[in-house]
Amino acid sequence: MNNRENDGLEELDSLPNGVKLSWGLGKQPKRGPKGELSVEQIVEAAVAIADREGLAAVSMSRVAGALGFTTMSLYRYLSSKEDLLVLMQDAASAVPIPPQREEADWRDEMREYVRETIRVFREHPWYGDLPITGVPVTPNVLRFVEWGLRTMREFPLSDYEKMSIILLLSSYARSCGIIEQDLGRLVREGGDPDSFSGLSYTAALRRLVDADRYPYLHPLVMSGVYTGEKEDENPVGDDMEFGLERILDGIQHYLDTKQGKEPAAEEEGGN
Amino acid sequence: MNNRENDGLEELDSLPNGVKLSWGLGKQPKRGPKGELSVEQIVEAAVAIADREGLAAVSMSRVAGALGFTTMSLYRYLSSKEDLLVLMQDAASAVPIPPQREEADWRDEMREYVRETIRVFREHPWYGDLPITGVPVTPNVLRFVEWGLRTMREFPLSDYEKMSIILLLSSYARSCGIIEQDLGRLVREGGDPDSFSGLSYTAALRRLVDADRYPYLHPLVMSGVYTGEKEDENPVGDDMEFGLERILDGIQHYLDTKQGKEPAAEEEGGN
DNA sequence: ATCTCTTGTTTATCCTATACACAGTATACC
DNA sequence: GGTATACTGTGTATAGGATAAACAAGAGAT
Repeated sequence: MNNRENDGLEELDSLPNGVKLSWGLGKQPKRGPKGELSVEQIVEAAVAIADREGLAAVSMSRVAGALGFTTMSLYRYLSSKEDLLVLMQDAASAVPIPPQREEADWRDEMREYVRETIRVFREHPWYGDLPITGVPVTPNVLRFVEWGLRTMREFPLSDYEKMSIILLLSSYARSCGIIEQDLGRLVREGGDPDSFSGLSYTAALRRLVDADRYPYLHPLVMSGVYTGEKEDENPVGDDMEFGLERILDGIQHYLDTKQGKEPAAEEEGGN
Repeated sequence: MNNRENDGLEELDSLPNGVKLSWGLGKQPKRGPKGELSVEQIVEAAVAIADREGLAAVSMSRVAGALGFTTMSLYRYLSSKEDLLVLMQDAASAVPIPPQREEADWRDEMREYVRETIRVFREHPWYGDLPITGVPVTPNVLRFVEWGLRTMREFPLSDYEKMSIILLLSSYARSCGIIEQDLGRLVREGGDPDSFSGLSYTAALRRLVDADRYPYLHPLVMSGVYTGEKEDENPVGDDMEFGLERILDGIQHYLDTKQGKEPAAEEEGGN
């Protein structure tokens, strides 16, 4: 399938169909009836369903039904469900990146970067259920990478180092997003506020986690810290913020090291 | 496996079936023919299939077939596929925790902790595909938490702070594991070493990531750093190690702060 | 010996994704 | 204009998934 419309960009054929679509590289047909549907509509409907009922509820027939069409009509726009998932991810990642402020502190920018990433998970709880397909290659996700690089524009680091830091930050954000959404689901699914799952686990764990085999964990289970029983007493506040500050400190320390003394034998994973 | 008839532990009923099974809390029947199968066998077979063909290949009929039984026979041992997944996770997490060495450096221990976690992902590439169900509650996964707490046994931190650090470390390990397994799959699926996906993406991205909309990303795509084209030139070495060292530095810094000056208003996320 | 519970199996129901052929429609070319 | 062509949405069909229900055989309990 060579796309003459694509200005002779044969390189693009190596991309999965969904990725091509995300860049708006569909071929627009000349003959035949105009499509009553559109990729955007389909993705929008799919996202709406996932937002409400989770990723598992997104089936081709469900999406088609929501739009008032038959299942197979979707395949005129997408070549597989995998395409749809790719497009859903990119759509969910379409958050406005704040404009560049020259005087901004990089720590502030990175905090916002992570927070914004986590917000995607909060608004689209299914986001973490998407299978990761590798390095980001769709436009909106790449805009996030772009943003991350921007926060480090003044860093005296190599591109490789910057990419590693982006990996670090987004990994952390992803995990936090998944866990937050997960705990939220636990609470929601509890149904009965009386004997809801999260806390009643505590009682069960107290029976199972014995002091012999779990000497260090045992006290935490007993005190209820492990299951977050008395979360309001938690002085750490938000777990996410805590870990993020540690990471930022680590980056800061790396910058200091790089600038002050030239790389001593301080690093062992390096090179 | 201590199987007393639920010594009046009604608390355990709040646990999902799979979790109960992971603690060896099945009830053993007296009447009827003795089972030719066992939960352990089933889980073992399922893990073997997932190791070879991925989590998607694990279907009840596939597992049953591998054991020479019919699909429905499994339901005499597990009440749902979800149970099977819980047990698979716990089985994959059954790695030997190194014995406690009193003189060990906590940084070394944490490095090993993360490395070992990532090793689980490497040996069981499907591990990251498992839906996270919340706070760990199965014995082998809890042993990991136990280990993490052990590495911090000398830390002058609260239990909450320690839990946050464990979250930080395992989040990071999880993300690295997922990404590593992901890139590996890309390479494997490439088939043709010539025009395999990872690198041919580069060509496509060079056309799509323009300098206007992606000013900071553009040079990385062009130089091939983004897609890891010349990975051997990467001075950072292993991305994983890099980020981990940053995190450890961050923890170190937190400890220093806590010990030197008493908690100033250094933390802003706190409650 | 019979009752009762447990086993593995058979059968059936209800979902998936998606391949394929069809009928209708709008444009390109003659 | 006509007509071929490419494109639309649809209906039908296949192959696979999880799991509920009914059932025959086996084995301890009475």
